[in-house]
Amino acid sequence: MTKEVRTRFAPSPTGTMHIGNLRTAIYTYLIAKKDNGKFVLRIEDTDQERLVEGATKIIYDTLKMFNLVHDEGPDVGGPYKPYIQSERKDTYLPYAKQLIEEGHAYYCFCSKERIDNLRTKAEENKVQFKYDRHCLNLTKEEITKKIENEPYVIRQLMPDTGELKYQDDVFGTLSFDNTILEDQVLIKSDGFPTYNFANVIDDHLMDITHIVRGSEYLSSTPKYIHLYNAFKWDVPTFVHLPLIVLEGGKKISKRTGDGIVSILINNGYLPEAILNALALLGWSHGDEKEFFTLDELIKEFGIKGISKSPSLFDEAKLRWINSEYIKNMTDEQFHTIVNERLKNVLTQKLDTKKIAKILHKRTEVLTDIENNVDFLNEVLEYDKELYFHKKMKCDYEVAVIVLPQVISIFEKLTSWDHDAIYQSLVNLANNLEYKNGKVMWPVRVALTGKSITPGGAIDIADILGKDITIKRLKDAMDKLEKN
RNA sequence: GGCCCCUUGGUCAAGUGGUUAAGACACCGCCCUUUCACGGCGGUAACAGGGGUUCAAGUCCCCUAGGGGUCACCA
Repeated sequence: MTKEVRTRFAPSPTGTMHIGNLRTAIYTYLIAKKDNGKFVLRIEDTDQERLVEGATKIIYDTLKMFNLVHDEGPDVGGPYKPYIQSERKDTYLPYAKQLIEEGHAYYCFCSKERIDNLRTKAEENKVQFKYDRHCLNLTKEEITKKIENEPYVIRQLMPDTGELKYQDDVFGTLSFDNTILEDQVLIKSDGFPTYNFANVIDDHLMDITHIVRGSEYLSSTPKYIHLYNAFKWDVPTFVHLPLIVLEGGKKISKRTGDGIVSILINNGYLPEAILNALALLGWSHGDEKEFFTLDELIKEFGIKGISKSPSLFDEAKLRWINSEYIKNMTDEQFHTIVNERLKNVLTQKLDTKKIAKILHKRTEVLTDIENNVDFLNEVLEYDKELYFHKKMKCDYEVAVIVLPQVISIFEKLTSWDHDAIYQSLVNLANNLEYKNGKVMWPVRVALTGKSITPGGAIDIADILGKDITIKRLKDAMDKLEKN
């Protein structure tokens, strides 16, 4: 009987979720779910100075949006509650005291100033700073006395010889020299545990079996293992994830919005597409499949497919994945989205079904929808040079011939639908002995004032309706004649 | 700087001693076409460098270089 797999996503509520956090959440979720395990959300808010209002809500909302449903957490409860570290504040001190009694930790009364001084000196001498254990050999009496009226921290006593080897499921065997380890602080002077301490205690108390986190923790893991060993606790499985970096080695930035999940969403990316793209960033299925739903990922994901090298987040690839998801929507699904997005954009009542149809294959991100149909509301100022098109054999002169005839044909058209409009213009082209495009081009320019539009002349005339179409053609003629 | 990790095309990546070194995105070209897109077809482009081991090395070992991470009373 093997233990149930339990993983935890343990963000600190500092304000934003970026793709690195999200990807960690995804992999953490998958590792639990592929073995029918539990996925736990724990909020690591031991740094009271960095708390950000509303940050926890962002975490909940993001997980929900991506369907990463946690089995236990602050909002849903669970057998290991509470799941917010600040609410667990009292659980840590007894463990620290236990370590003190067993000789693995000690009180330290050194002031911040003294430590800073030592650090500065170490830097000047270009030597690695390590706390000098000034308080290690205080007598019991001294300690009892100081504790009454001086702030203190509790430090972990690190071994200073030997090396520590550990196994990581992604990176393999890692070994570190114990001499580099500092007597790290376990309990801060405000009474809160440090992350370094709380995470070990909580992971153990919550029976976490697989610790999934970014590779930035690779070199602090030895410290945690010494803690597990001091407590004689089982060491969990470590799964360190390669970092995600941005283009040009840029850091994920709140200011530019690069890599921030909510901004990606605002920019028109679908959660399913982001999830898919992130799943593929740092993990490979091994064959050529590249589209995965969450359920498929649960089945096919595996730690063995996680790569060790950092990967660069390429928005172009996300864009492509997003466009594939959009193309795979049914007409109804896509229309619903278009309808919703254009609701407050269109200034006149137009058939959004027809609009959705011309937009569907041309939409990579949702914001393309509103960005590509600005001409529906009105024709923006344009240059008459637009009528010139070499391949269509069209220019200003042609437009002057074509447009008046189109106007009179349209005015006589009794039925206004795609086929009727198309037929009438093709007939005109035939009569003039022009190629179709030579007629279509000036019509589209006149109707939209643009050289590039979703849909062609027919589609747009159809969508605009007879009255607007004829009005725009006349306006275009006025503009041409003013020359 | 010490320590740790990483290194296949511009990007994501297959690859576990014998391959013409996959595939995808991006890019370029052609076709389709009333613009653009979609779609179809094709193309450019990689094992960081140097030593070993081996009949044989992208694959194993060592060195160098480059990149990243980490060295807090942050997480």
